[in-house]
Amino acid sequence: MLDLSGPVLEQAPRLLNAVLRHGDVAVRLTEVEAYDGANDPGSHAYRGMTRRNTVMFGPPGRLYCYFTYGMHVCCNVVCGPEGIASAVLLRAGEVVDGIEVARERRAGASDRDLARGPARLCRALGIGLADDGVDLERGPVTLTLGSPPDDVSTGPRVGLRAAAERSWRFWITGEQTVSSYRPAAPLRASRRPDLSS
DNA sequence: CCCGTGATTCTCT
DNA sequence: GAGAATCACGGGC
Repeated sequence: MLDLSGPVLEQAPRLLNAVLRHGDVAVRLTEVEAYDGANDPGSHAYRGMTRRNTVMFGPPGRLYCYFTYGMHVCCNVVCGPEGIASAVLLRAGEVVDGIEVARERRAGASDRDLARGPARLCRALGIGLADDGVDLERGPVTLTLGSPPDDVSTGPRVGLRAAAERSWRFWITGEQTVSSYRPAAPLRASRRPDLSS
């Protein structure tokens, strides 16, 4: 029984070493990031429910998938009590089964890079927008929790402007498959004139 | 370093 | 409704 109904900051590290499977390909998760719905300016759910983020407001244990930058799909596991809209972004992992299929999907990538990065992870697993809302106990995408890692590191989330000070990124210390840290791009000059000075 | 790429959302009519 | 900014990224140089 997959119970992820506790506070998201407690659930996120529990997902390390968990195995996400879709068909023949399975990935052991090595890096995740927490997003805390109502209290978190970095969360897709911060401004309330929209068509995109509806799944976040539903029960825990479902997959929330979204499309970004015109070409990438990323996925999260919904955590916390229903209605709180918290989720954990799956940032990276190690392919532990179906590596031949994963290599085809990620042609040109080294084995280490197959699922190193949130969009790469979805690509390697063949996860798309059609999988938004999937119940991870029923499939077709499934999640199986693993044994807690020996050592967990934490740090700032990657690529966010909002709430960059929160250390809500968790990874298994020393893992080669953890994605490289990249701070958010600086805000471009506003189109509106600044009248304050 | 730079930039493709297009859905989503915000803001103003 | 239209126009604009944004974006939880990745690949190429």
